[in-house]
Amino acid sequence: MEVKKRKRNTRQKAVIFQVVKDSHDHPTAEEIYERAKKEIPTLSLGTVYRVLKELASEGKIREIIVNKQSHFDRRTDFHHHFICRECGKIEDIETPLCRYTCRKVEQKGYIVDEIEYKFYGLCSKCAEKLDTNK
Amino acid sequence: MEVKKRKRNTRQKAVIFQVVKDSHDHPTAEEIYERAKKEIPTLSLGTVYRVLKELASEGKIREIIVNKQSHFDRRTDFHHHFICRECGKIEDIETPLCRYTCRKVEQKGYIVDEIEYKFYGLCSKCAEKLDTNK
DNA sequence: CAAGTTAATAATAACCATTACTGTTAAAGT
DNA sequence: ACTTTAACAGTAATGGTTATTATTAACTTG
Ligand SMILES: [Mn+2]
Ligand SMILES: [Mn+2]
Ligand SMILES: [Zn+2]
Ligand SMILES: [Zn+2]
Repeated sequence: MEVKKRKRNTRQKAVIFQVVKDSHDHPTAEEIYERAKKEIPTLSLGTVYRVLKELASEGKIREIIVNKQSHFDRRTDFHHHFICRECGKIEDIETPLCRYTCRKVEQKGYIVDEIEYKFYGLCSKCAEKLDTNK
Repeated sequence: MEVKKRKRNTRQKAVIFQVVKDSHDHPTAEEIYERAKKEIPTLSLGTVYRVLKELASEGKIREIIVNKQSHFDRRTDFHHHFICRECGKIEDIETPLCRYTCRKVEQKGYIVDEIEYKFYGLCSKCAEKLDTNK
């Protein structure tokens, strides 16, 4: 009863993937849409959402949610994020995995398949700006 | 020029606060609404949202966002969460603050005002269930 | 390579958690 | 009690995302 669907390689998917890979700023679907439209002016936002979800589930990119909005990350390796409350910038943070915590969770019989650390605050630029205005 | 607004103590706010304080399960606004309606049948969902936001900004409860949806936490002390992908349960995790990471961020001139760790996976119950079905 | 098949697309509507608006109610000060 | 106005109930609007559908184009087959 298994119907195998062969996947097609579309220009849309290739361009959207390339846009994310070329982005160093964790863009939203809308931002990716705007950038990809330069290449394919007829591109549809719905396609962008669908392809991004697909790429993420294939493990080729990562989805990161900030303030209830999806952003996309060209990096798929283990790292975390600092989010500036002032300018909204999302920056990568390299952090060693907290083995102590993982062991504790695993002792309860839980299976952890993803760990996410987020740090909120002010980036140096915004911290400085707010300091001088005071 | 300062116009001071005196706050009023309403039954709505008292009941909503009590519902959260009595909840051990990180309920959503909708769930809090359902529970509070037992006490105040005419309660409005909009009021629940507004009061929850107010209570959170007063530091009396905490908001925790999972899958782009707000949940509310009776606890306001430093702790983190495990989210089961199967049953959706949100469980508290006690974890020591990762000083190493914080120092690293602070060295960049950043100011961190909130740290959030989330662990996703399967709780023991769901892990067991999925194992026997296989 | 032309014709046929159907996965993926563009365009658009629907969804749903949350927020904004508006006329009414009631908490607190006098 | 009377007044003031913060907070309320009810409802409409918002916005990011997902679903639907007719059309297009990537791949298969002859
Ligand atoms: Mn990143
Ligand atoms: Mn908690
Ligand atoms: Zn900043
Ligand atoms: Zn579970």
